[in-house]
Amino acid sequence: MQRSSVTMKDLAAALGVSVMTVSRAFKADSSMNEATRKKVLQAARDLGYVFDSTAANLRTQSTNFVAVIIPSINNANFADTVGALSDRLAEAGMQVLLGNSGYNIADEEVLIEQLLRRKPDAIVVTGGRHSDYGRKLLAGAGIPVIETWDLPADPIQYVVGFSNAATMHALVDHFVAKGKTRIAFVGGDSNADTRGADRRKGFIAAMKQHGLDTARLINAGQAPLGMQAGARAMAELLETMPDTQAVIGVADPIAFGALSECQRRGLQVPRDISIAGFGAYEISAVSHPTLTTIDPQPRRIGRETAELILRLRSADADNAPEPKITQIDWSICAAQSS
Amino acid sequence: MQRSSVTMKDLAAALGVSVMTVSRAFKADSSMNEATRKKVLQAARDLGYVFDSTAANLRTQSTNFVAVIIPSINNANFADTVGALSDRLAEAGMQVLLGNSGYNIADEEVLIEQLLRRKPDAIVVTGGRHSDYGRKLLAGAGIPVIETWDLPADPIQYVVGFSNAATMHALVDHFVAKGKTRIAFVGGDSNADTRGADRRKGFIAAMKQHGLDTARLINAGQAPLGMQAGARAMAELLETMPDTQAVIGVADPIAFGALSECQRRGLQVPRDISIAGFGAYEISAVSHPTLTTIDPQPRRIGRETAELILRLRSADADNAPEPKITQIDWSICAAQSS
DNA sequence: ACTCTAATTGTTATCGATAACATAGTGAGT
DNA sequence: ACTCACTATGTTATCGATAACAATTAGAGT
Repeated sequence: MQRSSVTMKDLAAALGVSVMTVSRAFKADSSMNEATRKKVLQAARDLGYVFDSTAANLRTQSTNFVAVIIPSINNANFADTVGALSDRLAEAGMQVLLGNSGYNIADEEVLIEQLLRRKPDAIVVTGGRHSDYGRKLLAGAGIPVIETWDLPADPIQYVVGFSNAATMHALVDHFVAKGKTRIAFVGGDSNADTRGADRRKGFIAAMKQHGLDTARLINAGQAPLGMQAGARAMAELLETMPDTQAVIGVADPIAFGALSECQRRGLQVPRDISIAGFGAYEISAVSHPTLTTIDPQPRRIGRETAELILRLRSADADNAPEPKITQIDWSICAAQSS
Repeated sequence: MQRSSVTMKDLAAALGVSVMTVSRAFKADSSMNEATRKKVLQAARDLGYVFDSTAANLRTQSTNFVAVIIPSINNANFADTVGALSDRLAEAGMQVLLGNSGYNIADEEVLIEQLLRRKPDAIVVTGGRHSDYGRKLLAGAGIPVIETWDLPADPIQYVVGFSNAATMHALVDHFVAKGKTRIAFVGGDSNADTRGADRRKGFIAAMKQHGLDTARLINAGQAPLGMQAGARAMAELLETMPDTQAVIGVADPIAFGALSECQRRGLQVPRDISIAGFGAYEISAVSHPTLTTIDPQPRRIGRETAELILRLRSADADNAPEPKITQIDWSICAAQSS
């Protein structure tokens, strides 16, 4: 029950071949006698040999790891992105090394440092805002760096994302087209969730563009915001500005919390008040009534990121200009009658 | 922009000390002159040195990785467990290497094999059912193996979990106490999600114990099951057995989907029909009406697993009997008036 | 039989950090 | 001044696989 001490050396000795032959047997693309390979693989199974990638990692200077930092694992949007990224990378034999920053730039910096020690072949971060030192670490890591879920003004290297602000323009336009003018936005503290902050900025800009009052901003607290926070925020909104006609939640859980609070108070949605969110969480389509939302295609972000990494990996060092920015399309999913 | 080629050797040369001195500077607990350590760390920062754990991993035969396999990352319960596990391990400088089995035992086997190649210091799996070869790999890995979210009849080594079947007893008892007798269960294909299958078994056993009809079983399809599947299953149930008085969903998303379908059909919950789920997802407390559910303390599972791993790590090889089974308490959260 | 090419297997050095042991330096106590 | 204990640093060998190159073997062509 000791840590498996069977090495290639042991296999080689057992079979009377050199260690190199054993090594080759495990590399699918190396040319060798198929009969010998079979013998090696059989012996490996018999002796309970487990390939030791720590040794291979050191020698080959590549780990087949991709480091991924997300603000929270408990967020269906990020989980979708990581899932899609991970699935695609797994097909190429690569694995994801995940870190949660907890919506915190200082924690992200620590994570970046820790993850880089593991010598990943690429690093994927969420958003375009980082600590100065974090940014420096990323830029100097010597591996592909991909910022996602955002369109940073000053990208480090590669970007796979979209404009969070633009999505809010679309929602405001949607509500204005329906004749709503008193529209509120429920979001979190802006310094934590920068994508949320961008959405709030987009909301304000869109409202101004329509000549509408931008005073209906509710701060629901610190990210991560859940349904409960949405419900509380809605309660506050209904107390202070009961004539509000529409509410945009920074994400669907907040929007659903708001919806549930309306229901508890006997308000009819969308007759009395309209509600929209962000993220196309499953609940937006299942709740009764359904929620208007933005579908940012989280799985698409993950898959495109994976494809980019795989292309960069197979590219020669020099001929890898690539489009640096991959924009992901998003779409508005209107509730049946919001 | 090449992969950072600064090594301890470079630092040592730059400072005129030996590599060993540099190495010691990075190990907090090694005794050395604090002034020298400061100089080394400063030089590291200046030269952009990044510690290379691939080398340390090989030499020390330990990676500070914990491999964790969950059925789906897009499941708030598992995400909570992984989050808590990861947070606690991070405090001890360890990291989680995550794999998704997709509720599939064959895929799990492949994952076990891949993850063990990385030489994790421990491996955590979800549930107690594995392929024969997967089980053999786990048993022979020579590292702590922890099965979670279940109480396997034949544990490999350690277990941190609870009886899924027992939770369903509690729900059935709850409904029976309220005078319900025509109770349905909505679950998925039993061979994929074994915890879901255990809950179904628990449901059937409890119903039989109360002398009730166990025919109201709806198969909502292949795991992972979402809210949509719950809504569809509810529709089917209402068509085929409209006199059903209570419905138990194998997890909260199914239960909420069922609730939403009732609302679409104008049924009053819980007046016309009661609904319960499992998992204490946030939605069970926020939906209107709220859902009766079971709180299996997913974060607790993660934390206890982490603590166990840390205890095993610091224990000597021999004196580590430990309680092999850690049972996690769960509780029933009754809706206001279900 | 003889050369030549291609397929197969072997040898050696190495990736970068660290355990284990060795050595130099420092100061207290007598 | 001398020993002892202790701190700080250096030396050497090593973890296990693999790149690069070397050597051997087998079969084809003449």
